[in-house]
Amino acid sequence: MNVSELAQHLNLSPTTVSRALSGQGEKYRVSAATVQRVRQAAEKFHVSPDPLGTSLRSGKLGMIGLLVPDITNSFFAQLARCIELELRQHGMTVQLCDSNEDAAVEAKLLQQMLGRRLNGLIIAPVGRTSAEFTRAIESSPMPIIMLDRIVPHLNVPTISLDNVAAGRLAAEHLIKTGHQRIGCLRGDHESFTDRQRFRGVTEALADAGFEMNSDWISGSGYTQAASLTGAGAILDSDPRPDAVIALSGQGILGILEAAQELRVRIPEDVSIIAFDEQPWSSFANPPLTTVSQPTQQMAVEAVNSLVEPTSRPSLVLGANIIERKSVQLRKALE
Amino acid sequence: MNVSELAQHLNLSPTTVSRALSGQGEKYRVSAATVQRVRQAAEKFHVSPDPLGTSLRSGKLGMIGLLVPDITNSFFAQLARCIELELRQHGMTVQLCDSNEDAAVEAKLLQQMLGRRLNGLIIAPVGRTSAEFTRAIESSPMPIIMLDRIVPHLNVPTISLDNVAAGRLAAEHLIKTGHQRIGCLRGDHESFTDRQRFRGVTEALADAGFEMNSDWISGSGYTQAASLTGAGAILDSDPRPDAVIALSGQGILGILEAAQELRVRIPEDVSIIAFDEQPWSSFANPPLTTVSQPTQQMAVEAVNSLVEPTSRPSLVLGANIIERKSVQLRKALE
DNA sequence: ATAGCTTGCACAAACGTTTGCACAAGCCCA
DNA sequence: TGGGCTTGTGCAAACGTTTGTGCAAGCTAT
Repeated sequence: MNVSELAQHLNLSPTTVSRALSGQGEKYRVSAATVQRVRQAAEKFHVSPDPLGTSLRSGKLGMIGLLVPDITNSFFAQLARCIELELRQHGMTVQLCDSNEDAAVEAKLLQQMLGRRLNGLIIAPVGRTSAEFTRAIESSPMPIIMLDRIVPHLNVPTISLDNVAAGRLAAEHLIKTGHQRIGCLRGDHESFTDRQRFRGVTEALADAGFEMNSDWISGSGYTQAASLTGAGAILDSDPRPDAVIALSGQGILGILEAAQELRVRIPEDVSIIAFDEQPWSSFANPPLTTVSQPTQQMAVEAVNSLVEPTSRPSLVLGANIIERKSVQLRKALE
Repeated sequence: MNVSELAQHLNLSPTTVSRALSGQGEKYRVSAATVQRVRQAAEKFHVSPDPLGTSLRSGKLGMIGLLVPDITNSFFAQLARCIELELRQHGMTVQLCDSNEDAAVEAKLLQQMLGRRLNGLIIAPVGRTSAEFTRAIESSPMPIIMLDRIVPHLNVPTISLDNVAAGRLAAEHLIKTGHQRIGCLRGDHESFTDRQRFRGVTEALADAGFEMNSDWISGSGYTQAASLTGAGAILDSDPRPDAVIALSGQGILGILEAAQELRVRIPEDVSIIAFDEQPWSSFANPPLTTVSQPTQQMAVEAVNSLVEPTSRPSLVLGANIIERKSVQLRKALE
């Protein structure tokens, strides 16, 4: 039953019913008795305003779009869950889009979402920025916030790690534990996040007086295939690194698979430190020491920045190392 | 720019523009020249019909709702990705809801989604069926399809494993590999799926002449906490089972954690076979032999049954065992 | 030349809500 | 008794699209 139909049933106008239901009764001087009557009838017949009508009238869908590169990646799944939960508190719903780590698909999806009357957009981009993508984002009047693999210098608030610090953190942990030949499985080199993390690693290495061997640097994207071949190249190099940093959550799967194929032992042959904490990190073989991001905080901040009308500055967060068994002590600390 | 505004710009009526854009030009005898002109202008100004208007007019949102118990569970994440991709081919989008394995939340979310003008609903229920939930589902005119933890005897098409066969499959694999004391970490006992899988296990055990020790049966839900305490109870029992079947994808995490705490070795002390293949199954310690579901098939069938106007019968699919290292041979096969 | 047919397009209503404004009834006070 | 004020409600428009129907202009044929 409609608001209009309910109104008819009560011998009232849709106007009055709408006002009674929306709590605007006082403002428009609907009598308390009428409000009561409407509310009760609405309850009885399970009537509430049709969201479509409301949306059309208000021009907003009451929904925010969530665009992720891979919902199968546990990091984004956790993000998605937190975001959905948080938005629900604000009476909003979530449209999910998965670009499958494909920048072209991402651009197309973005266009589509911008065309719908969403209240806002939370984007965790694939990181590879096409002109089409940035233009679409910059020229859009829709509130947007970017997460994780942000693209910089865009006029859009962002929430991300201090990625160079996080890269440093990982590298310094390996240096402190006595590693000398430190490799790095990168994600997409065009991604700002990947570059920043990598920069953190190289800076830490330079500070320690290490040289980087380009054989130990590989990886050309966030897909499973790219991770596997990249990891294979690193682990098959000669000399082999004594430690590898996986700069992405996907990367660790590639390293583990390549290590299995090439029969290199972790951590005896090479230590591993992986970005992104996963539910199974402690049950991997060996349990993984990881660089963990404050997922939940990212989610609630993202939602708040879209929901609250206040100014929304960009946010930079810190990462933590969770130590487990995939890093072996190669010589005494200090 | 609107369809209406574009029409004004072209000195046409919104009617004609709409028909030209929607491809109904022939049917309504819009001249080919006009169609051309409209199409070009629409392209030029990036005009396409506002989905809100279309939705209001058609009464459909062009969107299907996806309700899962836990998007963080890799099984549901894979499902979600396939579903979203598949729906996109049909020009539809996805609203994501995560009930966090909470039946009450699920019922509330279901109500909300039924109130919106969605084109359909894909539900992977928590499995614990409240009267509220079933009533809402049965009385809804909205196309609905249920996946995975289906609730039976509901007038709704379902897609699921042949769960008793899958339970049998797991148990028989353990029996064949010489296990005698087979335990079972269950999910929610009220869930039909859990009961069916468990029935398959007990039947296989009975056929083999084994008795079930109730100390070896535990688990009271799909949450992380329930899995952990359930697994702890099983692994701490005396005598300890020589094999445990995890009836859910979440369960395996509980078993691995409990085994770690209690220092029971897998598979030397107890073999493990886990439902649901995960991206990391082969990298766990030890690599997990799993009962794998045809996720992608479930997704495309679900979408098809909502999109195609044909009759939508329920579907029962088969499971496979993927053998790895978490099951130890206790004596000769046969 | 007129009846009838085809062609090309526009009118208006409908989907369901919200909101500025106006209107009617009742009351108070002069 | 009538002017002003308060109180409670309804009117109509607007959001943007789609579609059945109607209408005018041009053409054909008798």
